[in-house]
Amino acid sequence: MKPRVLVVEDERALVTMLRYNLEKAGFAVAEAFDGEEALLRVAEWKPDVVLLDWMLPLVSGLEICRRLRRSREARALPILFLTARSEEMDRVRGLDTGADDYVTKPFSPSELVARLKALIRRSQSGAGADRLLCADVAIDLAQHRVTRGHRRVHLGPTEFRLLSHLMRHKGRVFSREQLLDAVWGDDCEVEARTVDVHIRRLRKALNEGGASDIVRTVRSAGYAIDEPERAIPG
Amino acid sequence: MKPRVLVVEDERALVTMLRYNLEKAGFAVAEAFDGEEALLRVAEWKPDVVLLDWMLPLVSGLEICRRLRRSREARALPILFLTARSEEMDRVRGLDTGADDYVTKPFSPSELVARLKALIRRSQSGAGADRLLCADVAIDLAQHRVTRGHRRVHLGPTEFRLLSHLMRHKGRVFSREQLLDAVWGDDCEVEARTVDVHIRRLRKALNEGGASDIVRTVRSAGYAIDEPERAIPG
DNA sequence: GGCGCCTGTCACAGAACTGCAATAGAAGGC
DNA sequence: GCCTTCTATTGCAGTTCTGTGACAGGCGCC
Repeated sequence: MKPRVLVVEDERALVTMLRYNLEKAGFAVAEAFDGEEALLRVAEWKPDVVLLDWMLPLVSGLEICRRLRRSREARALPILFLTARSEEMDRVRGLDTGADDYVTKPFSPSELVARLKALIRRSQSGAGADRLLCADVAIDLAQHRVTRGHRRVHLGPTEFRLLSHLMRHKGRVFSREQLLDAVWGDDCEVEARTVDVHIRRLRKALNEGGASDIVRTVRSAGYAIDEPERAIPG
Repeated sequence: MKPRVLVVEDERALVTMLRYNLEKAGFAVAEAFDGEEALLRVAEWKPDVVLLDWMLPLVSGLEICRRLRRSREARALPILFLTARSEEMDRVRGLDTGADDYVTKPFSPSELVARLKALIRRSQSGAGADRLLCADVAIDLAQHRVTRGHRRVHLGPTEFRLLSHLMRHKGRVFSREQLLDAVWGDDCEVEARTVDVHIRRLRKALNEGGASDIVRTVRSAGYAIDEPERAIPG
């Protein structure tokens, strides 16, 4: 079956060009010209990947992205951003928008196709492992279990999600705001400092029994979970 | 291009079975029957992921894993352990092996494939382009981490931003005022001389342990970071 | 209701970082 | 050599950020 890509873009000429290239590359293509339409199409047409313009009328691409990430069925839907230039690219990269990849205009059609395919391949290769490892800490997502070495670790729901998120992106530093978005949900209204408290509870639970701390604090930046003492992987 | 998996396993029958299943699942497969061969194959064939038996003749799986982690190119190579039963699984988990995941025998081929794909996906999405290199100094922006050679370097937030900025524009000289604008922010009200102090702190942190200085002072102009010892020809 | 568990907030203590100023040192012009 | 100009280094005090313990409210359960 052909992979289905939803193109969300308000510039008609660009849409025509994209449709031509994507169909030539073996995709089934659907179009949406603004954010509202995009959300509708996602719900009814169930694309495998969304190609999303950053600048859209009515609702911005970023907002669409957020809404998709919040919805239950579309949470894992791969999203590729189309951005106008590097300045905006920085924003896509800098903010944790939940985008999976981005391409800056102008772009080559073949590059675009390659990236779309890569995204689809990535997303279809299993909905992620149900197990995460880091040093001697293991999470079994299916069983909702955490162990440190041989010891069972008991975590509250929030600490569990926090740990999962940090371990899913091992090494990466998340700001308190990013963590609130990812772990508490995009629209929660919670003090940023509350993250500290949960980090503390997480540390306390993990380090009980004198184990070393795998949670790294990065001053004025946030928190990360590290594989201990491996230099930057390259 | 097909993802490449290196199977390291001494039991021939198992290798045959694995090859059959993995190729059916779209992997390119290479084999190694002991540790030495494995290391060779990694170096020459550059697999995307290694499937490593825990029990191997001559050199144990654990040892291979360690050596791979120590080498520069294979440091980030995802490794999936094959272990005989839960007792060994505990060791994989308990020791700080550097394994990314493990599967216990007997296993279902589809589970194995799913985990391999998950590992590859994770490692490809994680290997961000958010790195800056200069000589033996590396910055990983996502991880907020700096290394010099194999040593981790701790920097305060300001020094981190300063180094990032200088390395993003390798070789270029910035005046104190330019650095204040770029690193401290457009409208900050800080003495220009303060830049000196942070440059000092940066140098001190980077050169700890007697490394050569990569920060260049340009009298009456400012500072720059250079790729070392490439003399201007002519 | 009483109980245990989880959560968000606050206040305080302590650690880390920052900017400045004073002094010492280096580079260049004459 | 001498003077001027610019940079390096250091100590310190103020500020900012994080760690931690305590506490009250919410929720489900018995």
